[in-house]
Amino acid sequence: MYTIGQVSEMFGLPISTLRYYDKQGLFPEMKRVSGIRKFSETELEALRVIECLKKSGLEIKDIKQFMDWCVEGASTYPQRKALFERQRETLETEIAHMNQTLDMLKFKCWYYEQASKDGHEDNLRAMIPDNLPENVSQWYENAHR
Amino acid sequence: MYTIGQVSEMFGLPISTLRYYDKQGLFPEMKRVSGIRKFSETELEALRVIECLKKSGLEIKDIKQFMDWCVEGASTYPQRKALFERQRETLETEIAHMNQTLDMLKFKCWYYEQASKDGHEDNLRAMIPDNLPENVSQWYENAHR
DNA sequence: ATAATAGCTGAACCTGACTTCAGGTCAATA
DNA sequence: TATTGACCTGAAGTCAGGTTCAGCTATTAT
Repeated sequence: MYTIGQVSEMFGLPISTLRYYDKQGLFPEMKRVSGIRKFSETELEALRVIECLKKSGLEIKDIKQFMDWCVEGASTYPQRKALFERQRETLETEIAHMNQTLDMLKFKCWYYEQASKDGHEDNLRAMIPDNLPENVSQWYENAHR
Repeated sequence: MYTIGQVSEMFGLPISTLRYYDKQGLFPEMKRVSGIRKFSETELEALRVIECLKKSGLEIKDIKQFMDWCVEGASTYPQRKALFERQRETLETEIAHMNQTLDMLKFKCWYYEQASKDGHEDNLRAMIPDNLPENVSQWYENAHR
């Protein structure tokens, strides 16, 4: 059993955020001792799931829905499974976009490295889009796909 | 040369968003004909960069800074290069976190698949964390690292 | 006994990124 | 000529996800 301060330390989250999550109903099972929140392993795992679902793009109110399903019991396994499968797809798509974005950043790093060396962008403008070096061309095309 | 409506179509962005970006100074070179915005290739490339920098976690005001550097000319190549290198690192870290999150989602998909089959979580609770199947164990450990 | 420390509350406030609104311009078609 | 459609403006509104505030309580240290 942990206090809110300990959990704040463990997860690197402000205490105010933990209280906010609680108020939004993300810890439906949490116990209190004379008014003071007691975080158990259940709540720590909830927090891990919260961070995971948040990163996959879910809003707080939908995370609350998930927590409510957990309380409701075995009858909601299908919904919970479907949720994670949706979020898995979402995140896979998101990661693909991120990698495309990363290629754009790599291209721009190369671009400004050249520009810095040359002191101008004239050579570069002549190379785009058909006379770029092999790897750079890959980044460029992927980013502009 | 494109109108705001055409650009909105091309990029799938609301017109209001394009006007907002303009007001924030993200198209410092944009021309107008009797008050009406004319988007040229410069602005289209600016938009690509905006989407890219936004995805890498930059705020609008920092993107404006970059656009201002572009107007300032060759003397700001080093700043621009440094910016893209920072954002590249940021995004690489971000993608690594995303992949960890993805492993958590994969684990949860497996978990609720089992739970659905079994009708309860008793078996699962007995398996965690040391008696999980090989691949599942990888997801679990990576997610809880 | 008292004071510092960590916890509690509801309500108000904040921030970034848009979006909506009310009212106006302008060019082309009916 | 009048109406339609696409553009324009500044100002106000919205929304999610917190954060801050003022005032209160409970436990531990001196």
